[in-house]
Amino acid sequence: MTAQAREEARPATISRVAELAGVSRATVSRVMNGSSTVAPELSERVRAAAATLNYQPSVLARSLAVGRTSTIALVVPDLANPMFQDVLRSLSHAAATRGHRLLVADSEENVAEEGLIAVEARRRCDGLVLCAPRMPDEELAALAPQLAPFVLVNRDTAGLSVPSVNVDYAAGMRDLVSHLLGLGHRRFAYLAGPPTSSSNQLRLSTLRGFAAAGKLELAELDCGATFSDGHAVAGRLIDGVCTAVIAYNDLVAFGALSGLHELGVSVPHQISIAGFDDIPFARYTTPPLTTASVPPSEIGQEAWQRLWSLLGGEPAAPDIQFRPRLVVRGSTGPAA
Amino acid sequence: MTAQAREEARPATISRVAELAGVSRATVSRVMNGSSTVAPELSERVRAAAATLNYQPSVLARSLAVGRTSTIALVVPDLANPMFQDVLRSLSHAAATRGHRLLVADSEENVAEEGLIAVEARRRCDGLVLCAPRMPDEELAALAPQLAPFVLVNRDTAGLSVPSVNVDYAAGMRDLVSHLLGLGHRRFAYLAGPPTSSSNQLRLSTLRGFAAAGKLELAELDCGATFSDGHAVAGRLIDGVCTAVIAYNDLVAFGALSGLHELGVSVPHQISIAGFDDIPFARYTTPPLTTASVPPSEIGQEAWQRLWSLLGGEPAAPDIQFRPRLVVRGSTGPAA
DNA sequence: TTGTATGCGTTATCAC
DNA sequence: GTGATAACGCATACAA
Repeated sequence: MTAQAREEARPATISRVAELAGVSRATVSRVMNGSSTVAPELSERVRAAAATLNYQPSVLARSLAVGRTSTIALVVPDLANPMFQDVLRSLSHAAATRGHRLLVADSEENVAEEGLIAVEARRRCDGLVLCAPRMPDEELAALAPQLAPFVLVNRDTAGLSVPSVNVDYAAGMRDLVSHLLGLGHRRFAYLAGPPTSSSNQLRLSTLRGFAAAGKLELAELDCGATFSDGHAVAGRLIDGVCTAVIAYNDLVAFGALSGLHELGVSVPHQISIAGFDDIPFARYTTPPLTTASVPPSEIGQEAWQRLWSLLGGEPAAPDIQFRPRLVVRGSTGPAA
Repeated sequence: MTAQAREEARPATISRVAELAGVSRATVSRVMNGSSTVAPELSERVRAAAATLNYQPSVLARSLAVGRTSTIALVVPDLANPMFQDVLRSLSHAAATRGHRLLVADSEENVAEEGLIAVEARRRCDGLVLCAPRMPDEELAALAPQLAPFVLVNRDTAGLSVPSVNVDYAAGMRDLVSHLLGLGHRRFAYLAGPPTSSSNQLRLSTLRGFAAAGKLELAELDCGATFSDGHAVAGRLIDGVCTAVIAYNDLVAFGALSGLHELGVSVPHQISIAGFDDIPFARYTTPPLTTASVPPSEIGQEAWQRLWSLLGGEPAAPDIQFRPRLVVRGSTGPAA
């Protein structure tokens, strides 16, 4: 490669455009940003020069000068979860409407590194949407200054004055329980998610409330958050310990459903089973899954809306809590 | 807010650390990067100063100076497609192993803007993984210089010398057809994906080859790439035009399956149906879906591996083509 | 309206 | 080993 070729290979800079157009860099900058009033003649010269050099302003240098990257970060505990995928998609779309791009970081359920990942991701962007349901309150509070501006999704704010968009898991759980009680169920099993998950704690405490009130008997089974977790626990459901199963989420419910099917247990005739989230394919399982529907794409939109306010130096809209919608499908039926 | 408070609110810079530690910025930089040999005493002073000021180097400024962002972009046509979600996840994980972050851009099936989006996303990063199956060859060729270094996923390279990781759709389709022929099917319907999709063209031409050879009769039904596309077309399958249906992808197959179920058509007894991709829930539909399995997470890994080579100035590994694996499940059976 | 000069926060080159 | 100083590429007060 000749020296000249190498020179041409390197992206053109604003200086070279200015030189070619016979103007100052400032003028080029003004033209490129469409700002100020530049003489039509000069403007045209600049455009021509930019075109021949195939000039593209450096986003990096621009960001450094302006102090803004037009990029936000999303940190989630598990990209494999359809819930987060939908949040990702809707957040990406919403941010795009304001010319912002999305940087995605997956902590891979690694609670220990979650904080570092979040901080690191945040430092590359202007703001952050954080889904870290298992991060301890103290850690979150300690990290908050480094994460700001940011918005919390799917966890309580730990007393911080941080905008959040949440789901009213307690209400969703109450609806599911009421539905199952109405079908005559009294002996319940809960397939518990990650113990440190705040949403799991909310669901669990709601169930315990019912149990304490004598409305139902509750068996708590440690499980997890994935399909295989649910699948693995199916064997423990067939000893007649319960007639109704509520899973931590749809994924777990799916797994249990599949496992029970393999064990020859008929759902909902022998056991009713309900999930949580209403992920896209919940309606296409066999039988279709009764669940509490949370709207992930609205979550992304609301999160963006709040982060956008923060980026503009304005106060964010009030915290929002989505009330899950009970969706009754074929996986729940009258108690045996 | 007082002037002092505002000053403290602004992130500390390398200059302030240098000032506090009584050294030059260069020394601070050396300490922070663990490079060179710095006198232990100075090193300690710098660390202390950095700690008290809560100093975090600016990624932005660093990127500008080094000429590298340690970020790559992924452009996909549809984030809602589970296939791309898996590619996203695996690419993100693979890149993370080398300290790289992932910027994601969704063209939302908007072929017209896909080029602009790709270029814009690329300019924020060091490299790009491009899934743009519908982008015309000429446009891709024209954009290539601006996109480099980049890797193509899921489309032919249009004669460009660009690393690519692909799926051998023709082979997968041949396996599906052989399977169905073996079950006695002769009258086939193909639920066609987007006409401009290169993978759709590959699947279609393979099917036409069988038809031309007199091995089967082929009805081509314009459809699409989504669940609802498949659902909408179900009504056109019940006039006895075929005994076997091959869908553009699993999503479409799902939709058709669901639509046929609503129409009271029994699968696979009246009609056999097969998908393509083997997305996670393909095995949990009713009946479970026969499909050609492509490994999305390996796609992400292979794409990263090639991009990583390119970023290092080395030639990328040879193009790779994954051979889909035929997965026979309950949605296909003997011809009626 | 246009140009000059300076700042954005680093890293890297070169003297010392 | 350490410190000035010049890049990196752009935006923007300020002056003209």
